[in-house]
Amino acid sequence: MSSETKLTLAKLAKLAGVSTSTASRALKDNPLIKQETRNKVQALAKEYNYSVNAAASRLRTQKTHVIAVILNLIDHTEQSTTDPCLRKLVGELNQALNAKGYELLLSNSFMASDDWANYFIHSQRADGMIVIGQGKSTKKIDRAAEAGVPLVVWGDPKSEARYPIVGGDNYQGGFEAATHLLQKGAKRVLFLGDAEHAEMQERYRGYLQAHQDANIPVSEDCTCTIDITSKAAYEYINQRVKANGLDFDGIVCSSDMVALGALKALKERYVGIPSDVGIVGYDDISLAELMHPALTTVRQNTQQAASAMVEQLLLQFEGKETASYVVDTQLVVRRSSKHD
Amino acid sequence: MSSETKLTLAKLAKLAGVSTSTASRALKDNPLIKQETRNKVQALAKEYNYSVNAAASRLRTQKTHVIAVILNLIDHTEQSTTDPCLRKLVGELNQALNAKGYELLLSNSFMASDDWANYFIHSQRADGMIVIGQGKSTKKIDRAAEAGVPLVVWGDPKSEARYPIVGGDNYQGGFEAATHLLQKGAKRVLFLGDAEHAEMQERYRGYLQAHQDANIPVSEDCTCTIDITSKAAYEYINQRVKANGLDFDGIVCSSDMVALGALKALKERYVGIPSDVGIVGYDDISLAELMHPALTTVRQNTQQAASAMVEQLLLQFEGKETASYVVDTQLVVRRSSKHD
DNA sequence: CAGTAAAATACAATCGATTGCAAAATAATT
DNA sequence: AATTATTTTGCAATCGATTGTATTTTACTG
Repeated sequence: MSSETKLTLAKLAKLAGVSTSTASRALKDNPLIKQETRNKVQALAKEYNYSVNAAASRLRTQKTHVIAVILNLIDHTEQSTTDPCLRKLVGELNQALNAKGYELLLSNSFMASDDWANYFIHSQRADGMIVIGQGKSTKKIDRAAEAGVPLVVWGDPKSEARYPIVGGDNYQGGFEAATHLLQKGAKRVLFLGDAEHAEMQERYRGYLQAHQDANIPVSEDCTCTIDITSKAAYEYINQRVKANGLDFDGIVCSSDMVALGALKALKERYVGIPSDVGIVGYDDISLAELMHPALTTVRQNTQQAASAMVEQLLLQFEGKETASYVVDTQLVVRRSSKHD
Repeated sequence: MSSETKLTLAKLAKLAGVSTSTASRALKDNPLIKQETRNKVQALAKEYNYSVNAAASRLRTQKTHVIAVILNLIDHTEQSTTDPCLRKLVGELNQALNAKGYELLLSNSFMASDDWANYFIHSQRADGMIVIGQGKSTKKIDRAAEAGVPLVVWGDPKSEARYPIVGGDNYQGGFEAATHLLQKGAKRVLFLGDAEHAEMQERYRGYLQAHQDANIPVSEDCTCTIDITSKAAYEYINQRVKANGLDFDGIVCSSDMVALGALKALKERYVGIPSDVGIVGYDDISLAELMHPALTTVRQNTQQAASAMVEQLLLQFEGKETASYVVDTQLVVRRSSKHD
């Protein structure tokens, strides 16, 4: 399994009785090399367990075949450390990248310098970046893009930007969620989230539009700005019900985690769901359907999203045109919003 | 922000009026270099946004400062794609590694060749590996270890192996979980999981011991082998109750996800929890406390685990002795197991 | 069989940073 | 001022693979 020294291309070439250039080409099935020679070299490579030194190859070719995926965390709320939706996306990206022969370097916005172009690209650590989440500010992203970093963002695809953004139609999602509740007869539907995020803002706009279309006024106190965490949601709903009583009959949540927090608070106060309050979440995390009652939510096709993101990124490598991409979005109706 | 050509060490050196060797040393604060010179070079580096070419550096130093983290997925059950606990661990590892100046290359056991030593280490993609999960077989891990790969595994720390294993005391966890239910008066406690995994097997042993200590016999039909997914758990419990009626009054689950599936099945059949059946999960995922009733579970300190794993790995780099490490484990009692 | 076209292989430069050792510059000593 | 000791800096080889160009080998043609 091992000679004393590491097996390099040079040694492999010697074993095969050819030059390194021939060996190199043979390994990648370059038609310049006679088929017979190719076979011999490849067989030896397999036998001796040779594998190309990535560092050397990257240095020479100036390509790493690595993509940095960066979780654009929101400061000190623990949103993304926990958020199952984002983590799931990372998993899907891993698969999609691997399928295209790329590897995934995982980072979060806490580490790494603020200068992504420098840290990841100029340093030749990665060929491009996928940023998960627009965060409250796209400054860092914009800066990287300006510096010419090949870049794709998971966020609201309607946002104006010089880089492609992949995401669900948040406006539509928010619209459907709210419409659904209104159709079930809700009159005072809360929007629970943080409109500072581009994605959330779109959902909020959809929520407003739904009311307008249904000719139901939106009371100002129905817009509730909280951190995108279940804890914040729990506390908010808890406080609110304690203070005001049950002054609402529906909630559109900006994520399933938020919905779960709200749900818990309501259940503890023996509020009937969906009889007293209907709830709609966002993301369709795997736990949504395990809740009791199962959670109505807006599902985004994350697998499709991952492929799209990778595709848009590779297009940039080829210097081709790219475009933002809207992922399929679908309201999944479950018990939490559905009277019998 | 950019000159026409990429900034290399050579150019930076020229700017500073020194040789590349001096520049290189100056950048890393080598005391061989006069303080004044160091300052000058570093200032220029900052000004011109220089960053070391990782590929070149790795080639020369034979160190990548990258750790491959590999989710050792279980064939075609979707355990790990979804399992929030594993994903959380990845996040913690990311932080722990970054803190030590390492980066995280994410992989899953589907991709990459089966020859980890070759693919990750010999190819100089990473300096070492962290394997999350022992899976049903440790063959691949063992092979890599034999080939001399610096390696740490998340699994059952009691397992005998030539590499350090970090994990909770699964025996103890299973023991406490079962004991807790028995103390609450349960007589027929199911064990829901898959004893083929080393971790799970230990939990199962703890479960058995608890019964022995409590002098309560374990009926054979209380050992339920299922995939470690909420879906499998849901279906199993559903079937069982339909077929046999409620022939148990407690469940020790091998993960929270499993517990949630079971919980859902029971609630749908209007089984009172904890009054009719007490449930204990494992992992304390963030949703455990959001459930209704909140889920009693065994918490493992994943942050501590991540640090320990990184530490054990770095020890190997220094050629020092390593050892398996037992992470703090704690039974978190919530409503799902607690009568009033 | 000479001579040219085509196929196969080899040479050598290159990617950019690091580092042992030699050389130069400065300081210390008599 | 000459010589040695010390501090700074520079030279040049090296890590391992890739690739444009040159060279050799084989095949083909008249």
